[in-house]
Amino acid sequence: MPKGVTKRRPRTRAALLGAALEVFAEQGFHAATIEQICERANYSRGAFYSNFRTKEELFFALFDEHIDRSAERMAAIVEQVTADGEPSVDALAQALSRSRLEPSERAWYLVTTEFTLHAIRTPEAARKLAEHDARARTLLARHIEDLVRRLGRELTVDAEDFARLLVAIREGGLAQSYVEPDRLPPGELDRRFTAPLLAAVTRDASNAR
Amino acid sequence: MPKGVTKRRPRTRAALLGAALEVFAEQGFHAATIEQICERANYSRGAFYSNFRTKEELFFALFDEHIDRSAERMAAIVEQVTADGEPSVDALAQALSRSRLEPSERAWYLVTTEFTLHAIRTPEAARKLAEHDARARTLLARHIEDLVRRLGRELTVDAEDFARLLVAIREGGLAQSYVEPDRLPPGELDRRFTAPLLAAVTRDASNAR
DNA sequence: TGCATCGGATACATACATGTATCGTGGATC
DNA sequence: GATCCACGATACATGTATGTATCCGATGCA
Repeated sequence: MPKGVTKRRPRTRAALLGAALEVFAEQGFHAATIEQICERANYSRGAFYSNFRTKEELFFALFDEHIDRSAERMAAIVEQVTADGEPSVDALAQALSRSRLEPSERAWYLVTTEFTLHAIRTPEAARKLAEHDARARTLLARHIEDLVRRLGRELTVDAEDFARLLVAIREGGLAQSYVEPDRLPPGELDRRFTAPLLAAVTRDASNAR
Repeated sequence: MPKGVTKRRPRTRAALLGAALEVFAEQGFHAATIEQICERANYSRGAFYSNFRTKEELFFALFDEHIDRSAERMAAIVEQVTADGEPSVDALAQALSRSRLEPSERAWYLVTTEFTLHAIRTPEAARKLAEHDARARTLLARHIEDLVRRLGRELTVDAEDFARLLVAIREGGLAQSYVEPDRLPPGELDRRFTAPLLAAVTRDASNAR
């Protein structure tokens, strides 16, 4: 913490960020008003302007927090799956989809999707998002390669491309799930298709090409 | 056209809808202002309020237009592919991904994604969206079943579920493509993975279970 | 405990989008 | 070609979010 910064500052900052996540999830970024966020956090707009200069800045800060969170989570998943002795495709699929069941996950989905839309319209944001996505994807790709190797098989497609596919299924599947939660539980597509999919893009390692 | 309605009305209405698509794509729904839309269409706000009551109403009208468009397109794809004598998985994948290359496609993607976010937050909109998605999905599922049968194979998974997977890949893939267009051309994931995927979830029809 | 500074609250000025009410012009019907 | 009405333009009133300037209380340090 920088010099001359008291310890209540990080607390109110965190409160504002938490409130912002909820309000953005409920209303969307543009519809959400600074006052609503402050109200939810039990602070005045003075507190807001003392911590952030604009709503955008808050939005970016929120996304940064998500990046950290998501990196930690991905690492935890990888560690957990690799630690469980016997490597298995199902274990990966389970872990990936299970990580989507937390209550706040829906809120994060809404916020990050809105950030994605923002990024598509704004080159600068797109770079930032692409960079983050690339890191997460590479982590996933490495793990898949590792898993495949341990299963005595080998990929017939680029690992990064396959990771892109898994990410697409996850995001696209969540969209469908959240639109009709009782027809398609979150993570269902991943659970059902990851294994056959992986089987389809690998072959027995002993086979010659 | 209802009695007492002159013919310039549908023209200005269409102009407003077209302008709205562009402005919504550029700014997003909430950031877009009614005045910007009118400006783009070369009309005054008076024209707007004469045709629509709120920005939401315009938004819904735009989405309805998309529904029609998309139904026509899906029908055209199915017809085209089935007409081309030899049935093939690649032909389907090609047709599906090719349909994503029109210039206005990006704008529609942005608008419909925003509508999806709106639907996730609003039960009424969710019902409407779900109904539309279900129709499109069923159409796709029927065609897949037909294609699979013609190839002398049979599905090992529910056709609707598989259609859900394809839709997820398409939407999720487009998100990635529009964030980094030069790293992943729109439709690339579909093109690359539809065939192996279909192979993975079917088996030779002559095989006993 | 007293002092200096940080952090948050309050109040006000401003900008801006919205909606409505009214007016004028172009199109349809005779 | 004249009349009437639909349609769009213009002007104005209003609500509301934003940002800033100032004030007061809390926190940390000597």
